[in-house]
Amino acid sequence: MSRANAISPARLKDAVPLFAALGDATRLGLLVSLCSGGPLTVTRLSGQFEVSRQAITKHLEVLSEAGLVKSSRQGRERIWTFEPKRLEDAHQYLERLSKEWDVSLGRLKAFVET
Amino acid sequence: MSRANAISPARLKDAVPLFAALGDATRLGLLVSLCSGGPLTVTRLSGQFEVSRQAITKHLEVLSEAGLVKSSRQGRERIWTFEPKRLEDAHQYLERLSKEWDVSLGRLKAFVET
DNA sequence: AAAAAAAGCAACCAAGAGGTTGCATCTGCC
DNA sequence: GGCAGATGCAACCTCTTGGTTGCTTTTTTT
Repeated sequence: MSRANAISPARLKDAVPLFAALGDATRLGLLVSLCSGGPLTVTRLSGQFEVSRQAITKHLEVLSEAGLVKSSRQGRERIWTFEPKRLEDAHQYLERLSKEWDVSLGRLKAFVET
Repeated sequence: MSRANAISPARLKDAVPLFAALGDATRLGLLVSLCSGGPLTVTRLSGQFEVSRQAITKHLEVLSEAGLVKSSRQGRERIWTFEPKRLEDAHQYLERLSKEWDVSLGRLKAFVET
């Protein structure tokens, strides 16, 4: 009954910064802004929150390293855009977990019925 | 074109601790253990990780407050079990975000084509 | 050319997170 | 009763995180 874990350590390692990036109120807010309000600059974004522009910059960097946003320079301003791909990744990790759980339930059921 | 945000602040507030709980390597590992290996005790779980039993206890408490696990006393030991419901919640938050993004893309497309 | 807008950089700070050790408490069993 | 296993509780420590302020650099605009 022992078998390889369906969720490899490598996958876990990739999932951690992704979920961690989502686990902050300001950053979630930023994501919502970017994905419903379209691409925006840092100064524009920081107008919507209670914290300083520099704080927002740091949050955007965290989101960026997690792959959830990307930025591009345009003249004197930097435009930040939402990156939907990584959201799909996060979704898959959750999917994998709940699938694992279902399998586990199935095993238990089979065991009980034997 | 302005309209109420599809992702309410209340929902965001609930999502934060959920994602934050998932954003740690040890906690993700615990979840994997619990959902593929079935209900386990703290001491049993801490055997699978490099950190102390107390550290694991703290992590389980975080997971518990996020609603991702629950525990019950059985004699002198406490059994921790995976709670799949909250995973579904997390899934829905992600879904909402990507839906919001799609809507936003739709608006942009409509605007360009006008 | 000078002023203003946008962003970048760096130092610093307080609070929280993750971890540890040590000891107390509860429960099952001989 | 008394021992051993499992957990609970509390103090403590260190590093990270989220935030700040102040100053510089780059690019527009007038």
